[in-house]
Amino acid sequence: MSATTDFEEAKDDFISQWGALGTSWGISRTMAQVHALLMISPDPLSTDQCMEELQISRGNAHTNLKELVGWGLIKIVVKKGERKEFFEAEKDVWKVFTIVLRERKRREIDPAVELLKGCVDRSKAVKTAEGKAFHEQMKELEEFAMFASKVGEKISHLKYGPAVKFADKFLGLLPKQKN
Amino acid sequence: MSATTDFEEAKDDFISQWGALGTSWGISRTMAQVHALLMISPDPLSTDQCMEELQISRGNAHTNLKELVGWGLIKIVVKKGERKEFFEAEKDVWKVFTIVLRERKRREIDPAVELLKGCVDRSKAVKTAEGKAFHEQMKELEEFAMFASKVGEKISHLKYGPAVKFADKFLGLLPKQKN
DNA sequence: CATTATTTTCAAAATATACTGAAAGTATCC
DNA sequence: GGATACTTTCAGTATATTTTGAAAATAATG
Repeated sequence: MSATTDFEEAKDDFISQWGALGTSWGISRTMAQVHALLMISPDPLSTDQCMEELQISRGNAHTNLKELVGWGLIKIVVKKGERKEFFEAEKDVWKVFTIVLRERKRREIDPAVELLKGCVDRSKAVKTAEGKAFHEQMKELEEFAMFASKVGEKISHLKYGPAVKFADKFLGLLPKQKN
Repeated sequence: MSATTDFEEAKDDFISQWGALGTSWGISRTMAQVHALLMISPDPLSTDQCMEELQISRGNAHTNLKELVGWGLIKIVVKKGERKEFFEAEKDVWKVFTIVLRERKRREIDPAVELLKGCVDRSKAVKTAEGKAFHEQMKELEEFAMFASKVGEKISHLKYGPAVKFADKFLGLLPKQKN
């Protein structure tokens, strides 16, 4: 069994399974696959190359490429003398992480904060025991969600080095680690 | 506009919107709604009460209640003299958070670590430039995913006080905060 | 400005996911 | 052990999401 075969297999595996994982990350399968493909491609790829590699339609490829551009996970590259657009992925793992973190905070946490604030507000004046309990519960949730939002915000703006140091110091992980 | 009306409105809002949010959390809408309902219910509720409140079928209520029990987010309560089961939610916000964190780590991070380990392995021996680049990329991803997994693990076993202190100290959040 | 290359859109089709309701399965009661 | 109360299962249905493919829009070329 040759190293090259293993390698080809690993590439295919990475693309297809990264796609499957995408689903549980709140990202569509194809979007994750396109991202995976570009992450391991030495050169920027065109829409047609993505279609070819992943066996997907033009519309699908197009939509997901543009969505990834919207997230900031890939960018458009124009090659001299070429008319079509090529796409290149951000490969720095920490950058990818912070981008995804920000997006998830925006979609998963911030709306919850809004909802909870409204609930806290509208239960301020209630006098019944049930009402007070509800108010308290909402307050605790809101406080926590707000806290999580701030933590997410801060972390997403940290550089990799400080972030690792930070986690390391407090959590006592990582035997040896570049800073 | 009475306080009671506001309160009723807030309750309904909380349940329905918490459900909608659930979707972006990788939890089904109904499961999140049932959880919301139980979180704000002063007393444990039966399957029939959940069906009634949320206007859902018995099968649906049953499945989601049992799923929530599986997660550890709610528990079964048996009332004296009553034959049916009642369900009661964990209301401590930090506990809810750690439960969800552990589950998401298990479903979102750990499988990625496995995948990446396999890819690192199968690209060890490749000699081409492309192969080496792939190997490096996989190694960086794997290292990061492993790191994230450990952080998740640690945090999920922290108590609320230490967790806040920790975040506060390093991130400089929270003007004043109970410990 | 006509031709060709490329991107964008979107209605219809395919697929994946969630829900219903009724029937089958268990446990409890008398 | 039969009747009753409750729980569980699951095939069929409904809903939501994703994908296709072809047509429309836009941009570049000569």
